Amino acid sequence: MRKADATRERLLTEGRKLMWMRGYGAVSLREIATAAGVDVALVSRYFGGKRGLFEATLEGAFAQEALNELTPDTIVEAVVTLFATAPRNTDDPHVMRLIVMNAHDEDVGELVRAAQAEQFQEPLAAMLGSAEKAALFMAAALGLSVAEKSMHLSGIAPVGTPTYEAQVRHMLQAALDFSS
Amino acid sequence: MRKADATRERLLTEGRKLMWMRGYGAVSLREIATAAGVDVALVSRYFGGKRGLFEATLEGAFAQEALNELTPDTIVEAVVTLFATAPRNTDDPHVMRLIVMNAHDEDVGELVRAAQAEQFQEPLAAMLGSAEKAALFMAAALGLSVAEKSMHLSGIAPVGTPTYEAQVRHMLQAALDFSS
DNA sequence: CAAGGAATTCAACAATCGTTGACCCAATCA
DNA sequence: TGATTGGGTCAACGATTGTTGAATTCCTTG
Repeated sequence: MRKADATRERLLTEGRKLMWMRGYGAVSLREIATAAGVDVALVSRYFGGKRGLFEATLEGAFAQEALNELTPDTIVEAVVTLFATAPRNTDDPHVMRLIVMNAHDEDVGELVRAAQAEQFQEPLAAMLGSAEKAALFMAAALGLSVAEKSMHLSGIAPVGTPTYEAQVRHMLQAALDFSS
Repeated sequence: MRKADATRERLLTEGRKLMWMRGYGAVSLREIATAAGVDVALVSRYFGGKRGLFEATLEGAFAQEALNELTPDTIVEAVVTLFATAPRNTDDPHVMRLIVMNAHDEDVGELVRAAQAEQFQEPLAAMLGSAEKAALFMAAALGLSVAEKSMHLSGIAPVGTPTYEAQVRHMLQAALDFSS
């Protein structure tokens, strides 16, 4: 029974990596199973199916505990750091990619949006004292995620440069400065 | 030969509607053909395949002629209007949805990003006199598109309200105010 | 060693996908 | 009228997908 938990974990890790970064619909169970070094059948056996595996990857996806330690004064720099480091490391599943790739999926989009709202948007709104500011902050972060690839290939503000960080900081701060 | 052009047009219209709004991978050729009232085989016949049909929908997707009539002073309000009207009408294909749904697709993502860069980003950069401002402007617009559904279902600034328009205007203006 | 249960693999399934070539219908032209 | 061509349908293909139940290996226990 101990061995089963280990492979269950491997499937979860590989599934998160592949599904978050390339999209739920674009990844097959056989691909995930191969990456985990086991047979396809184990996915349905342990998680009840493809959707079940994806749903399992959403547990604690937004690392709420880390979010709780932030304040309105430190959140901008925290997200700037998040953007400056993780996004280009495709082996490290990035929560912004999760949303960009799957928030509008026909099968699991609703799960993603619900997780985002509960795990991120609501705590952020409470911290900022404004649901609108939280929504705008999220929109700014998401927009930068979506546009990142285009900005990178067109040679504009490639990720990792000070210019890019300045842009991210500017847009995030603008969201917080919004007053209805 | 004239009749063929008419059905070709119908396939193009229905294909754009479905593929733009629901995503390239989520829509089948049979679905598009049924919506157009013809057989599936005609897609491969007229467009050389699924990818060919999608590529055909990208021609003039960004309505450059309308873009050329805008100025740095009017573009914000133009995009605000675009956001306030079209996005919720699923029958009317929206260019922001095209990007959000397909810019990261494994099969056609590169086509979408290339079309966006050539048809929108570059003219916009020329108009604004800054590639960085254009990229940020695009990021702000995209972020609002991605976040829209989440904002709507969480009851925050539903589309069509003055509050939502104020948010859109604020984020777009912030992108233009960026100075490196 | 033998037995039994857990862990995993294997083989096959039904469904769906894009694509292709043969076939059919209607309009045109000699 | 009869032949021809463009426009369209039909049926089938190979490939891939998620899922399932039986078979098999592995490991622990008696």
